[in-house]
Amino acid sequence: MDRVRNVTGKTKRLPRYVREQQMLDAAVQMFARRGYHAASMDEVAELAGVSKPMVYLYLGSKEELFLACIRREAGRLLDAFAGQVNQADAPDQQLWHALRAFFVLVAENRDSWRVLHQQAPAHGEPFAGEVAAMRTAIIAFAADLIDQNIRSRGVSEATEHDVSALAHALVGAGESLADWATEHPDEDPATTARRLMNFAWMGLDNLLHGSIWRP
Amino acid sequence: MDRVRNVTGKTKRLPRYVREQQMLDAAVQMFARRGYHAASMDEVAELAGVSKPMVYLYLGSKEELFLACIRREAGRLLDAFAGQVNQADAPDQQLWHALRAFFVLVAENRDSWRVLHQQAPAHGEPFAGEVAAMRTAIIAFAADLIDQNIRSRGVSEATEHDVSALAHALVGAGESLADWATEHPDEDPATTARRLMNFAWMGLDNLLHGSIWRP
Amino acid sequence: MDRVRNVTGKTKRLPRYVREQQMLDAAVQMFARRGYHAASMDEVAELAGVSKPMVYLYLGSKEELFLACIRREAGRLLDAFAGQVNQADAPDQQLWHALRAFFVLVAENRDSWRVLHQQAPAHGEPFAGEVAAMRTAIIAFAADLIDQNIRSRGVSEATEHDVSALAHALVGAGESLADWATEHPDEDPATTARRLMNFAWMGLDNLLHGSIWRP
Amino acid sequence: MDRVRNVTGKTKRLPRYVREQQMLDAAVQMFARRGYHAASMDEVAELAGVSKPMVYLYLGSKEELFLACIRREAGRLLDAFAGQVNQADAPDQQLWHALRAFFVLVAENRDSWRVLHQQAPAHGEPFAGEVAAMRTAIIAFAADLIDQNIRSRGVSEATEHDVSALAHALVGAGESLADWATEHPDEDPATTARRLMNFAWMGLDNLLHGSIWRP
DNA sequence: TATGAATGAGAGTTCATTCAT
DNA sequence: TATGAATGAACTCTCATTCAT
Repeated sequence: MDRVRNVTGKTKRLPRYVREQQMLDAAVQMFARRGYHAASMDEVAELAGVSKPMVYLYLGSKEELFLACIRREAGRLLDAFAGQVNQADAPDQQLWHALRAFFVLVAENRDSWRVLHQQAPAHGEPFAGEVAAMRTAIIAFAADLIDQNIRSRGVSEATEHDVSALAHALVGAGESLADWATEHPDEDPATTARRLMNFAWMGLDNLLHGSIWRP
Repeated sequence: MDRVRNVTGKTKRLPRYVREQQMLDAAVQMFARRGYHAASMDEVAELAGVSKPMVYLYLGSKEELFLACIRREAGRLLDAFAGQVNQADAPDQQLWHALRAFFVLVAENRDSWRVLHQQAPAHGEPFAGEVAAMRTAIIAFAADLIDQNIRSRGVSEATEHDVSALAHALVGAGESLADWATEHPDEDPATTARRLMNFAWMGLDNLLHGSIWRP
Repeated sequence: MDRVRNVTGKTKRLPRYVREQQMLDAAVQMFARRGYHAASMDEVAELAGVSKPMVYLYLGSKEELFLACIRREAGRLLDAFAGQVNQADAPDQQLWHALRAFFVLVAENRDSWRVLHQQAPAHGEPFAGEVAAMRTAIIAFAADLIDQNIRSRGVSEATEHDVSALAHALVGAGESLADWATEHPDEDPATTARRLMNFAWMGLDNLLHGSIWRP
Repeated sequence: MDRVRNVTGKTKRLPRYVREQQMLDAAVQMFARRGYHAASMDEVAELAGVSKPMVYLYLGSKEELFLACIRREAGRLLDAFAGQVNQADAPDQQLWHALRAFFVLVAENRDSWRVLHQQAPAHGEPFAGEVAAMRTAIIAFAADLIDQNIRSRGVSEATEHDVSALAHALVGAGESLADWATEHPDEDPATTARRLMNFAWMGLDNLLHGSIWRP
C-alpha cells in the first residue's frame, strides 16, 4: 500500500537495479534484526514495498538473497578497510587508516555488521564461507603489515604461523571493539581505532624489541 | 532403534539425570554442527538414543533445550576461566592461568565453543543474553586484572571506560585465537595462551610506560 | 487432488470470500459429524477442496475456525428465529412464527444444529460462551413474549425470575423437540412448532387463569 | 505425594473396588471440568492419588474409563428419577416425585450432570448411545405417565407419536431447567420441580380438556 | 511487469499407552 | 500390587516457493 506510485495511480516501474538494491536493503535489515530463519520472505517483500514473487524473480531464493546480502556488505566492508589505503605509507599508518574506515563503516551500518559478524557465520555453508573469505583477506592484509614491520627492523624469529596468529588476535580485538562501540554511540570511531592501535601495535612493537612475556 | 539395550535385549532404563546429560550432549553436538534451526528435535533425540517425547518430558521445548545447553556450557567455561585462579597471584599470572584453561577447554570441546560463540548470539533473546552475561563476567574479570596492574604502578590516566575498552579488545583477541586454534589442532593451548599474553599484556605494559601510539 | 479444475485442467482460483464460505461449510460438516477434536484440519481442508495452508491463511487456527463456524451458524439461527417476526402481531403469533422458522432451519441444517447444540457447549470457552450468548438472546425473546402475555391480562404475580424460568423451560422443550424431529424426517416442521405451542403456550395460559398445580 | 499412607510410610493398599470408585470420582470431575479430550490420563491419575498404570490396570483405557463414568452416573440418575416412585400413586404425583429427585441430584452432583448432559453426547459412539439409552428410558417413563393420564380420562385422540413428542418436550424442559437451576444455587430443587409441573402438566391438562392452540 | 491465490513439505508438540522393575 | 521410564502416532501450524492471470 505504501509503494511508490506515479500520478496515474499505477505502481511505479523502477529499473531492475534500483529495485534489487531496495530488496537487498530490506533483506539486510530483516536478517540483522530477526535473524536469518525468523526473517520471512513475506516480511522482506513487504519492507521492500514489492510483492513476494518479485523478490523471487530478482533474487532467486531465500538462500540466494541472503548470499547476495552477504556479498554486497562484505564487498563494502573490504572496500572500506583495504580499498583506500596508500601502499606508500608506513605500515602503522596504513593500519590506522584501515581501522578508522572500518569503525566508521560499522558505526554507520550496524545492520550490515550484524549480518556479517553475527548471522552469516551461524548458518553454515555457503554463508559462513563467504564471510570467512572476506575475513581471511582482512587478516592477510593485517599479517602483511605486521610482516613489513618486522622485516623493516631486521628481526626475524617470527614464523609465518606466528604472524598469522598475531593477525588473528588483532582482527578479533577489532571485531570485539566494533561490538563494544555499537553500545557506546558517543564514542568517535577514530578514537576506537586509536585504542586498538595502542593495544595492538604497541604490543607488537614490544615483541620486536625482544621483550617477551613468559609464564 | 539404536537405543542401548542390555544383554537380555531389553531397553535400558536409566535414571533421569543421566538421560538428561545424554540429551544435552546430543543437543550441543547437533546445535553446533547444524545450527539451531536446522537441528531438528528428531535428530537430537535419535543421537541421544531416546525418543522425542523423552526430550520434551525432560527438557521442555526446543527453546528450553537450547537454553539448557547454553547454560551448562557457559557455566563450564566460566568455571574453567575464572574458577581456578588464585587471587594471591600477580595479575599477569592470574590472566595466564585463566587463558590457558580457556584454550584447553575450547580445544577439547569445540562443539560447546561453537554453541556459545557462534550459535547463541545469532538467535536473539533469551539465548544471546545468556551468553552476553557470561561474556560480561569474563570481561569484568579481565578489566579487574588490568586495573590492578595499572594501580600497582601508580599510573592513573586511564578511565574506567578506557579499561573496559581494553578488556573488550583482549577478550575479542582471545575469542579469535580460539577459533584460529581450532583450525590448528597441533597447536598447544598453552602456546596459544602465551601468544595472547605477549600480544595483549605487553601492549598494556607499553601503555603503562607512557609510550603511546599517535596517528 | 480433488480440487476443482476447469476444462484446461488448471486449478480454479476463486476469490477469497467464496473460498472462506466453502471452508466454513466443510468445517461445520466435519465438526458436526466427527466432533471438534476428532475433526482434523487435514480433513476439513480436503473436504473444502483446498490445501491446509489455505485454511490457516484465511481462518487463522483451528480454534478460530470453530469460532467462525459457531458465529456464522448462530447468526443464521438468530436471524431465522427472531429476524422475521412482526412486532405488531400478538405474542402467540410471534412465537409461532419464530418456532416454525427455527424448526425449518434445524430440519434443513442438521450439521449446523449439532455444532451449536452438541459440540460448542462441550468444548469450554470461548465456544460455549458464544452459543450461550445466542441462547440468552432467544430466551430473552421468549421471556418478553411471555411477559407481554401476562401483562395483557393484568395478572401480575409472576416475578421476572419466574418468567425467566418459564422461558428456559420453553426453550429447552424446543431444543429437545428439534432433536426429536431430526429423528422423524417425515414430521413437518410446522407440526412440530404447533406441538410446542400447545405444550407450552397452553400451559402458560392455564397459569394465567390461576389454575396452579400443587404437590 | 498426597496419597494415603499408613504408619509404616508405605502406600496404603486399598481394596480394588474402593480404588476404582476413587478413580471414577476423579475422572468424572476432570471430564466435567476440562472436557473429555482436554482431560488427560495424567491428571485423572494424579487427582485420584494413583499412578497412571493403575488406572489402565483397573479401567482399561480412556474410552472405557469415560464409559464407566457415564454408566455409573447414568445409573445413579435413573435410580433417582424412576427408582423411588410408588406405582400406586397418581401419575402427577409420580412425576412430581421423580422430578424433585432429579433436580436434587443435579444440584448435588453438577459434575455428574455435565458429564451426562454436556460431554457424553458430544463425543459420538459409544458414549452418546449410552446416555441416549438412559434418556430414552426417562422419556418412556414420562410418556407412560402422560398416557395413563390420558386414558384415565377417556380422551384418546392422541397417538403414541404425539405422546412421545410431548414426553420429549417435557424432558427437554426439565434439562433446560436443570441447567438454569445450576446458575441459581439458592433455588430450591423442589421449587424447580414445581415450576416444571406447572409448566408441563398443566399444559397437558389443557390439551386433555380440548382447548387447543391453532395458528 | 506484477501479483493474489495456492501448496508441498516438514517442524514442534502432545497424548494415550505400555514396558521393565 | 504399583510405578518411573519410555514411546508410536497424530495433529496443529508455518514457510519457502510457485501457478495462473
